Amino acid sequence: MIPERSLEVLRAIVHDYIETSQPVGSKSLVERHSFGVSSATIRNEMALLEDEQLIIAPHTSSGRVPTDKGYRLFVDRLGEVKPLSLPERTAIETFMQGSADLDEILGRTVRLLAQLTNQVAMVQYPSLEKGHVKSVELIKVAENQLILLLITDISRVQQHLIQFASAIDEDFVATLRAKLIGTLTGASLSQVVTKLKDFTSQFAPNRETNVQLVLDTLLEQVDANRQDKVILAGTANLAKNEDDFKGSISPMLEAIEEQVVLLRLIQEMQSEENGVALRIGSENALSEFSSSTVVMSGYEKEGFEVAKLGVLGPTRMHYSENIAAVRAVARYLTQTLGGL
Amino acid sequence: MIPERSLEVLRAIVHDYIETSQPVGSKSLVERHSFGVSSATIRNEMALLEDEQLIIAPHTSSGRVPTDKGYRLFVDRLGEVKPLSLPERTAIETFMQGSADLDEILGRTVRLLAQLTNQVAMVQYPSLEKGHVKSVELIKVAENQLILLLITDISRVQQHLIQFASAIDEDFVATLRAKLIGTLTGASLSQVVTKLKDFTSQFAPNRETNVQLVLDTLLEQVDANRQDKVILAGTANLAKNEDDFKGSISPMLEAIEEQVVLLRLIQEMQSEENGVALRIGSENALSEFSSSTVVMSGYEKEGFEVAKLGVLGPTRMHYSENIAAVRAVARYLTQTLGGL
DNA sequence: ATTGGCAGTCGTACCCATTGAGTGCTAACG
DNA sequence: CGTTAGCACTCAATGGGTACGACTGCCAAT
Repeated sequence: MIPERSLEVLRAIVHDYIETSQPVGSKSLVERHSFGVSSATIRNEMALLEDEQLIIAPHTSSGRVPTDKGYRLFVDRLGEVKPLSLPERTAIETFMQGSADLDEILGRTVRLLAQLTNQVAMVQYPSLEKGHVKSVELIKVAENQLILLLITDISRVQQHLIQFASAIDEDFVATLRAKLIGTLTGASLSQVVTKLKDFTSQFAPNRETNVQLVLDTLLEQVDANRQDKVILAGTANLAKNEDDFKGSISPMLEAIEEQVVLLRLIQEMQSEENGVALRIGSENALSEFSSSTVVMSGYEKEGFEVAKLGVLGPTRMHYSENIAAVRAVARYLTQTLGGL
Repeated sequence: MIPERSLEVLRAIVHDYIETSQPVGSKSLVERHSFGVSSATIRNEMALLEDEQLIIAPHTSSGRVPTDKGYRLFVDRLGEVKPLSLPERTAIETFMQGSADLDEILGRTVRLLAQLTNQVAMVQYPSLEKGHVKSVELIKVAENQLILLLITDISRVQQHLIQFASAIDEDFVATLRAKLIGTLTGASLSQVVTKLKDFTSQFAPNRETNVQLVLDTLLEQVDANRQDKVILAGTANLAKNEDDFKGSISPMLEAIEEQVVLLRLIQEMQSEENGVALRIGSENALSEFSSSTVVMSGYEKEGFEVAKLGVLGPTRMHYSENIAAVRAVARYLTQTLGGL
């Protein structure tokens, strides 16, 4: 429905605006790109694009700027994804090398992504929910203290200290551990609650309080991690791009510092056809991000998407490059996790 | 050496400047404070203070602004520490309530401090260095994987996954664990290296590679944590106070995001007489922070200072309040840790 | 459909005069 | 001798006025 050349003009406008950060006018457009037509013709095209709300003029006598809708059309129809450059590829390889620990891997990943894109990078921890119990451990560290370990198959170990009212004996700990392992090993985390239903009744009444305490901690741990964790890097890039954000960046910093908010933002982004999800400007549910774009992709462990990662930046960002980077890093992370 | 009234004037200037963020002139000074003298006299005093480099005029015909040296004199000699308000006290109490886990306690602490001061808050994790080994655990999670746990008396549990080339048998794990516990329990962390010196020789030659792998991981863990960890909150406050920082805030965000830099900053701050250490503006070693003030205090576990916490803000900050808040939060944290 | 031309709009930059807060100095005062 | 009033001076900030220039939108010609 929208003629081919109009789309070309839109692409050129988005491109130039991203380059120069200045509203782009018809004249500079014909200079920088070789359309075979004069600026007057381009002006007609631009008037058309403005009718479609794809571009807008900040004030009467200035060039045009893409709207959120314009960017959306750009990424959906016009922006081919640029493959990463060779130095970028090697950067990824070296960055990810020699990590064994999940914390370390994700930490490196998020910094890598921030560096690659010059934006704020986010990596969500794998959801415990989607994992299975590999083992449970109870370790006595003091007369009345145990450490509870929950080991899952997504390389994530949860630990928590349990404080008892009175001293506890080794035998009790040993049987409790054995029974927990017997009951839970192999169970998916969502099954844990039901599996533990009648667990307490296996014990003598005088043990029950202590057993219950352990169970509560265990369940709390499973539950507390339903709302997962996100790590950040490159928040300094927000300040660098400050001019591109309409208001102050302070509410944005507040929002991304608040795990709950950030998780909600991430949660509701479902990947689209090409494996990457975008929210451009006002498409974001939160008003703080109405001049930001979020680019997210899922990453996998053993064939299942366990969490997401991505970047957040101004709507005026290098879409092709950032989408490519997010996708590539997600793939590398999937690959790295597969090796564990 | 500096006459009493001059100091009064300095105090008033600092006070008014912090309030209004405008250079303060002699006239407004006599209006807002009841010196018994005229503005002309104050002008003479101010000329004196300027000779002493305690205040400076941004340009010829404007009021004066405190220099770093001026702030320093202010906090050292003139600023009485304001006790916290009642609502603040109760805020601390409720905020800290019901935490058991170290991660959670420190997480809450740092957010509390950020909220109380409206600055960037930092809390350093207790240094492993200063702790003692409570126990070591080895847990088999797969045919060729162990989790190594290092449990110390500062409520910090270190965990690390060890990947072996081939399968390992339970017996081996059990004896290794027993020997490790025997050798290390009670040792201070700095002793660990020497204690493990001839450890490998206790084992059959064909075991040695695997034993060594475990030991390496263990030592790496002790070592990696020599350079501890710092958590942050309230970075949004940087953006809020942006005008107070001379340059852009982006290099500052970069610096505080970089653990290494931040740790060096914290490390070299030794508490002064009143239990709080300050670095004002150019007193900071790093040029990024040349218009920032850092307020730090140590907190204790079992009578020993295990780490530091504090805030970072513009040199134009509410010194009395912030010093009071940092000190109070450090005390509360010490108290909370004592209860574990 | 495309183009050149032209009037009209508006933001930006610049100049310039005015204002006012604040200083430093000096001479007078108690 | 400290204090004060008075005064000349400085300089950032403000606002009006003007010229400039980058655009657009439209119209008539191609």
